Amino acid sequence: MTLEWKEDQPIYRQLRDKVAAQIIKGSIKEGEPLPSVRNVAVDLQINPLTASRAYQELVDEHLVEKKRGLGMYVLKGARSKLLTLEKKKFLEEEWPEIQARVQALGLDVKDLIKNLKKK
Amino acid sequence: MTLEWKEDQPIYRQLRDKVAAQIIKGSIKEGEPLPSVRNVAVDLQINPLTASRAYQELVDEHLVEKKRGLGMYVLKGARSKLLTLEKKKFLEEEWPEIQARVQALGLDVKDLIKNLKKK
Amino acid sequence: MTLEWKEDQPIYRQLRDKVAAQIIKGSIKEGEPLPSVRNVAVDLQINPLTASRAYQELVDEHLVEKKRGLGMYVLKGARSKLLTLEKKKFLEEEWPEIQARVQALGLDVKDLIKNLKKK
Amino acid sequence: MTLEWKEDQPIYRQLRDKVAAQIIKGSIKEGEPLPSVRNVAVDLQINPLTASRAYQELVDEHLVEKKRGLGMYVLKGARSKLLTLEKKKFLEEEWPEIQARVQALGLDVKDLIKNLKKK
DNA sequence: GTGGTCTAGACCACT
DNA sequence: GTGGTCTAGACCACA
Repeated sequence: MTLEWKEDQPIYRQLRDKVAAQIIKGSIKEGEPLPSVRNVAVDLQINPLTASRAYQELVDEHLVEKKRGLGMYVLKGARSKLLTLEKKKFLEEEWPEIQARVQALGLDVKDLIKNLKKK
Repeated sequence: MTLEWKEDQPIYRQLRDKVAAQIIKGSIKEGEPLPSVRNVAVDLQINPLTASRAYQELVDEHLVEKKRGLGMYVLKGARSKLLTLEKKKFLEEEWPEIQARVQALGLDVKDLIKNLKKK
Repeated sequence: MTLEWKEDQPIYRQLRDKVAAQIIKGSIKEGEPLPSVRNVAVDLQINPLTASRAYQELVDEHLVEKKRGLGMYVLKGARSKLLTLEKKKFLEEEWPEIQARVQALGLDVKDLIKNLKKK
Repeated sequence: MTLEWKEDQPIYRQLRDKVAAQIIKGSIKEGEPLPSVRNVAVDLQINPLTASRAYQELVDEHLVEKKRGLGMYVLKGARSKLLTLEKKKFLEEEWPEIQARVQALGLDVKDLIKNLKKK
């Protein structure tokens, strides 16, 4: 479905994030296999090597394991590990920048909340 | 002061953002000239061509005008134009993603905003 | 073939015009890739960066798209877009000036036509 | 009156062309002085050095002479010389390019010329 | 393989 | 003084 990728980030990273989000959300459960590199490449119209690189990232993060001849499987504990990791990253790295940006633009908390409700 | 650049973005874009921030903040006023390409290059320890690219971005965005043989000048209306532009970009593009991310991580948006307020 | 460049215009702009002319002429078709930056640089004896700037112009004009890691591709509709654009530019901007110039010089229509046939 | 200059040509050349056009048109007659560098610079909001350079071009073309302490005077024969020169330049250099451009765009040269006639 | 970025240094045109 | 252009060459990220 997702045929468009953002310009400002490599596709393999966006795919990694997408899979990570699915693990957090629970649509891919621990112990279950990821869709095969080949399938995902066809589905998303990307180069298999690109898909492979995205999966490799997850392996490097010890969230997923490669079973030779079988595919990639989500490791036990991957979900909570991911949650902790991403929360930390968000709060320590991203949120401070967002704060700075909001203030530089003179945005009001009310604006943000209003926008929040709209959605 | 700024001798360090982030890895995830080209220097010329970071410099563009820096100058834009100075215009918003008012430390460079409308009608005034930007520091010369050469000067900024020396100050920030970058190549003049890199600085030039940053400035060119601002020209392309109609925030700055080139006066031949004289230098680059901030256009009238640049500040409000920038503010509007960046606010819109933030609220329409970035904020929704932040919200989604916060929710996916199970964080409470309102707590974050309150946190923002205090600061 | 083209090893010479005019003095009064930057090479990257002349190359942009050359590629645009090829798109109009149809020798590069929509959906097809442009010759790679490196190849064109070698062929035309110019620096890759110069070639790259020419291509970037076409991207900025939404005539060509970048496929990451693959190359630059002519967009659908680029040809007609170019034709419309250039025709308009010629008729609205260039032709009136030519007319004014012809009249100021007291040139006769016959002269122009004669010159036309010669060619 | 003319406060705007084209981007694609140096101001001094545009001014030279403007004065040349006035000589052809007869609004500055042979034997008469050009407006002083200082005046023209103030009128047109340009740097006196730029105006001076434009005038120097005319001197170099032997169309104008510098009378020390008095100013610049249009030489006898300047008008016809200019006319010949510019006609030649137009027919030999500019017109062929215009033709090529018109054909590349699929426009009909004769229609344009007819159009020219009427006007 | 593709393009992107950056550097160092040269030369030029304009004001 | 200003910015613009070009080169040669390096290194990187992406597919």
